[in-house]
Amino acid sequence: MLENITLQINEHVYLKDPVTSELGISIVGKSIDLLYELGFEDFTFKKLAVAVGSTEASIYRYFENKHKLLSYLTMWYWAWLEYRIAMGVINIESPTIRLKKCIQILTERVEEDGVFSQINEVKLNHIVIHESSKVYLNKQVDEDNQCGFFSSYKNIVKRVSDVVLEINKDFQYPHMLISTVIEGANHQRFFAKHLPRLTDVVEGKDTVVSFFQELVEKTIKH
Amino acid sequence: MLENITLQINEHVYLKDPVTSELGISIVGKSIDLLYELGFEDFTFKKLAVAVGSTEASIYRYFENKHKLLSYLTMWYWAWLEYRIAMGVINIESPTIRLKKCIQILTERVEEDGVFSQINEVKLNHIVIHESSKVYLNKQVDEDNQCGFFSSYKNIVKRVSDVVLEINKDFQYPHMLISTVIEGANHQRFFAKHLPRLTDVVEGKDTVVSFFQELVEKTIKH
DNA sequence: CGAAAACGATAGTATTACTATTATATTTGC
DNA sequence: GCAAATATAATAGTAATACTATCGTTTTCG
Repeated sequence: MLENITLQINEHVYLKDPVTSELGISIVGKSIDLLYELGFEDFTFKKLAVAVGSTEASIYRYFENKHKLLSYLTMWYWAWLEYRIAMGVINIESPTIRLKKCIQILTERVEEDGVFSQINEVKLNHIVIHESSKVYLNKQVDEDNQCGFFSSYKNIVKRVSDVVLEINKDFQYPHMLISTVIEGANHQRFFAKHLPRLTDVVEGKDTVVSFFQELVEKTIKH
Repeated sequence: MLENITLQINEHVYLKDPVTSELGISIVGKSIDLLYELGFEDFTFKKLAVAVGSTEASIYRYFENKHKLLSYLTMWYWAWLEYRIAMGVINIESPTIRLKKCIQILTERVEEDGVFSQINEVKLNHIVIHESSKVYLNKQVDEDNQCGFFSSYKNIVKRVSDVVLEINKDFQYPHMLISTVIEGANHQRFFAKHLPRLTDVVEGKDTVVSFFQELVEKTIKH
């Protein structure tokens, strides 16, 4: 369903919009497979070129470098999250339930979505967990920010912060709280897999969602 | 004062212990200056060699690569934090006040310390904020973990978690809470400088400490 | 004082991250 | 339907990076 909807991504992140050609779509699709498999450090445009059956030079016509490509994927993920949050809270009147739903969407494990056929959301979620911090933890962050690379992220934080304020208009740190939840959920998923002593994993239960829902609920109480 | 105390760092992270020679100390000291200035991506052993007035080959006799060097610095920082927490809570009887103090130490801006003369703690804190995620967000993390690279980090989380449990023995997610605070504080400091819309900055007040103290206090309440 | 370790100097290699050029194929606009 | 523009493939090449290797000299330490 909804096969022909696509997410609009900031045009400064690519040189040529990848969704406008077969090759571009293939570059994005294969880059997800390769980043998932190799991690950002071992991922190169040479390997990507081989994977899509093209050449390095052709990849460079779409993306300036691998950092921009990672930014593109992360921006797509945020835009997708923004869309899912907007859909997920439609018709929910109670701000408390709406907030709970937002936190759930922000922190839950991603399942195959299938709405956007060209993108594997499960692998992309894995990439976001493992690599997305690298999108902003660098020297170009201010320039990228000026180009609007983080607008979807900011929109999400703003949107959910507003629900927090609906519940408690005096709460002083709504943006800190929500950005902490978003980053925190990704980190906890990483820790659960690689550094379990830094977390609290329980068999058969998604503690990440419960933890952050409880944390938010209690923190914003009067 | 206490000029001759040094922090013991896991010996698998270096090839030759840098504190055992002038050159080694100089490598560590200058690497902090350079990482602070250039960021991890633009930092190279060639540049470091020039800065210490030595050669690339000599640097490689101390550290296998720049990732291990960053790990060394981060491990030093965690060991230092562990030490400061241990000192900071001595003689505090009340677990509530002890916890508050722990959160303060974990989240406050770092001031010049001067106890460890060879290391600039302010610059190191900046490096930890900007680069330390890269220490574990990579493919070697499991191997590094097996070597014990994260033991100080785990100790801190365990130590503060125990205080949480002293206050509320039924709280289910003490480790998640504390690791979220540690990572979260670093991220919020980064956001405050580069992506302020993701945070809540107030003139003349350190909102990061207040926010996390309030968050922890409320979250662990019955 | 002799052996071992540390260091500096130099050289060299494979890979990466690009840039440039040209020939061919495809699309588009008139 | 054809010229012009555009997209791609193929190839080549460069500068920087991340190392590894060798060797002679100095320093240290037992």
